[in-house]
Amino acid sequence: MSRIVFMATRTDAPTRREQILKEAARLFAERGFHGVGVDEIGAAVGISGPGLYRHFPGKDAMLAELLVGISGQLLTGARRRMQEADRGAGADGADGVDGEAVLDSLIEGHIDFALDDRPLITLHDRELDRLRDSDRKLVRQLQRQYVELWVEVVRGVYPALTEPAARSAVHSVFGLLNSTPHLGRAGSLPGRGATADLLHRMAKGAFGSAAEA
Amino acid sequence: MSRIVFMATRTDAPTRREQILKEAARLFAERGFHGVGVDEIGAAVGISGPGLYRHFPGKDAMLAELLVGISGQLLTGARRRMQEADRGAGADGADGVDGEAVLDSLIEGHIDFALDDRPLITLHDRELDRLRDSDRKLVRQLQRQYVELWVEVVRGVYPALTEPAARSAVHSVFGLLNSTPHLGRAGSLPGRGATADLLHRMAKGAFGSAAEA
DNA sequence: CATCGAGGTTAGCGCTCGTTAACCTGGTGG
DNA sequence: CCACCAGGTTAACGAGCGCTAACCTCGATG
Repeated sequence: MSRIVFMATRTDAPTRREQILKEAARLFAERGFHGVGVDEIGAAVGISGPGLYRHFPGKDAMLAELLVGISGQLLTGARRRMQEADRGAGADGADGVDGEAVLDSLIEGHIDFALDDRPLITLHDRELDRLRDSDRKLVRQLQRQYVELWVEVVRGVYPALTEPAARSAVHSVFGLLNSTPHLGRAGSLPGRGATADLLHRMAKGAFGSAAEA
Repeated sequence: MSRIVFMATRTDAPTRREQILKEAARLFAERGFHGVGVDEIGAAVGISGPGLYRHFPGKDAMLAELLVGISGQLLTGARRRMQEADRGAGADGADGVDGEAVLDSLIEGHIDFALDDRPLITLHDRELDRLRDSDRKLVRQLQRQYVELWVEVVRGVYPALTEPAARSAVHSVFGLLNSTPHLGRAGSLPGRGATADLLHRMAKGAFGSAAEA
């Protein structure tokens, strides 16, 4: 379910640290960073308030670890997907990677993240300003690299797009994909697969229309 | 610029109440509802802290008025656009309104709002949970009506969409259009007109691809 | 078996923040 | 000229919150 700390699928029980991060993410997303007290976070994992300080130096550090983790995972996953596409393309005799396949893979990865970790998606663009300067700079840098990676791939697939237009288009598609928290909480969705499919088609359609004169 | 309280273009100077709402919106969007103190809001309009209580019963009331106002304006504007399209269609002999023209008008209206009142867009889906129950219910009701109005129009233009799919698509397009706060703060944008055009094309493309099998 | 550290507990400090109280002031209508 | 009120001011209170201090406990370890 949650990839808060580790990328690989885990089989062992989550550590207390991970429990805390998961619950903190949920609470921060629901009521905002300033709207949640440390006592509530502690209660959510069965310990009380100051017990959290055995695991984190402060409330800020939890938010920082969450946001840095999210940004890092998105970037790492995107880079891995590009490399996989490169390896796949190296096998045949084509003159480069299959740009459209890479873009599809990026979209799929972002959708997986948006559907599986909705609280983190919410935090990602809501609480960035609550970070210490150094942490915020780091997160912004990771985000920027993620965006630039997308821009590069998108411009490969849609050469008609200027670079500023491609960047705007990428941000807008992120807005589209990150709308998952606003989609019906559970019951109203037509199933995860169908939703992922719909989002994927819409993202592609949006890029395509962005590139048309 | 700002349509915080009145719909029509104003020529007279804004009242103190309006100044306060405008600055509060900006500050809330920048640092979150809990992250802004009443002293800061007061300072932003040249008075100090408790002076605000001559205009509002409390900090909560400012947020409530902002969010109710936003939702109401969006809904009112959308209804007006539908009526205008109906009147236009009544003139000729067609068998109904021009659905695509209505959808274009809805998209245009939402983009105008997203580009002109970015702080309000940010607040709109970020601080709703900080409202009193009654206010939150009202805002949710207005939002729901706005969404349903879009869903109706979208299904008219793209009959292939099921109702749940159309609703998801509408929410996703809102995410796309509401991405304006993430677009470069000012300089990097290729001009307001070009940005509005890009967003419009992307929204249409997203809907179109949502409707394809 | 003694020790020790990881991981808790509760009490409480200090600060911030929303709100109220009490007071001031300048323009305006009778 | 005076009463009044809209719209400010500063002082201060009370609640809530992040964090620290001091203490407890229990399982692992030499």
